[in-house]
Amino acid sequence: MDQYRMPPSTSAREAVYAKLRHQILILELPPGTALSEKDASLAFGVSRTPVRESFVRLAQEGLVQVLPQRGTFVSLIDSELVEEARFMREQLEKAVIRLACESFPEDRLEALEENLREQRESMARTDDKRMFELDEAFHRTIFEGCRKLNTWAAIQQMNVHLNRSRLLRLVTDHQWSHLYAQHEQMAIAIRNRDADRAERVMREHLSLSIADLTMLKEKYPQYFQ
Amino acid sequence: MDQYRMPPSTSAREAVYAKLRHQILILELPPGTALSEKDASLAFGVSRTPVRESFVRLAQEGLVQVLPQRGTFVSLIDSELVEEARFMREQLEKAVIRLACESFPEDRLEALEENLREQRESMARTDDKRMFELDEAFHRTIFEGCRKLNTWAAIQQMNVHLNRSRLLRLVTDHQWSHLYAQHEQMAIAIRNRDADRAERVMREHLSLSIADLTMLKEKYPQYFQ
DNA sequence: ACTACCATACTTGTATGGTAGTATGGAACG
DNA sequence: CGTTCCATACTACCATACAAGTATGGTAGT
Repeated sequence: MDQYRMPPSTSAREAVYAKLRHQILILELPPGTALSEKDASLAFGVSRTPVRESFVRLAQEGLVQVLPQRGTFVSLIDSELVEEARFMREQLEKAVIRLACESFPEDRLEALEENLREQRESMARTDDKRMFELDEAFHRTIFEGCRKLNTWAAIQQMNVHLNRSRLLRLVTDHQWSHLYAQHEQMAIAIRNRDADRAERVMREHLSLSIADLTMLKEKYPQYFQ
Repeated sequence: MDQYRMPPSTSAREAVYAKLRHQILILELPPGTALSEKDASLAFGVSRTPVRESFVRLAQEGLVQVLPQRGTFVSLIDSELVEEARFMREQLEKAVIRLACESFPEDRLEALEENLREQRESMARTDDKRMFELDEAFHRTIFEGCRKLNTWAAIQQMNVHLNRSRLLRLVTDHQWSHLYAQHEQMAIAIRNRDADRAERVMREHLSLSIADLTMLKEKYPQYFQ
């Protein structure tokens, strides 16, 4: 809950942690992958200590599972955890977008609209990675405008599993155009202070952007518990 | 996000972490207290390594702040973080208690009522510590009945600051009788499947049990940022 | 008296060696 | 051929030593 205003100094531990976390989240290290203090320390050119401490942090986030004297593995995706993360995110995002419809700074609203422009460009280029980033940024901006950035950070922390399955879903079948249309409607609803509509669109949006897992479980059974 | 089904083995790291966490949460180690890897390692009779790894975990939860080459300190209470934690908790608890009014297993409802009995006893004994535990258990049971235990765990994780201020408030002026009455109404609402009433009571309950911070800031200024 | 400096005693960060528990593959045996 | 046992090569866990940055108190110089 604190990794945002860390000293910019890139301690070895911080560097290793950030790198591993990123690799896990983008499935470059797929669920089930065996890690090892020794291998990672060799790969990063540091000693085992900072690697170990990175593993401790990742384990607390649920990104890896440490089995004493056996090994450390990238966590499999836990369906129950994914479903609850979706639930939490839905409740919090619905509440926040209602707040946004009461009061929202103009410059953040413009940021949303600028984001939408970028989404259109990225869609034209079929740049999935960028679209994923813009999606995240769009939601983040809503929280920012409501002064609820810590809430967004908490969501990020509990959404590590959720994000992996979202990514799986999106690389499987793209449906950016629909998601974009919903983003657009949200921005309009905020501008028009139409809380009910905003909440409804958000609910639909999240249930759409979040895969139903049964399909993914069939396609990538080895990634799930 | 994973400390629920850890191996029961109490590794040195786990023991140190659990002890420090508890001491911080009950304000036995008040905000601002200077910790030290060396001192802690002596106190626990282990080497610096497991202590250090505990600090890493606590730092990630925001319970301590590690300043390289300067020291490690129990985090001060951040008002903004407390307010957002309250917001998150309110949204999630309202949503969950609505779920509970749709469907709730009979044995969990009985657990709630048994909990209420214990609350009456503890109140008679003015056993604040026990009341605090029962309060937590009551809410936890609601999540359990809705099969949302991971959500409860996430709340626990982000509520570390919130809990400290709640504890401050409760040791300052006890108001258990009012809180108890609300718990009782919640159980009744769940039994009667009265979602609107349940949500309303929950909202009032949380805004009551969660201190307004201005008073606490005046009384314990050294604990706040 | 005041200031600048520096030795010293802290702090956390990193590296490394030893320990104990676990998985694995091959050999010996039924 | 199948099963049991054991040596071996892993693993994470912990202790310890060293490195590097920081706060502090005393001292010398002005």
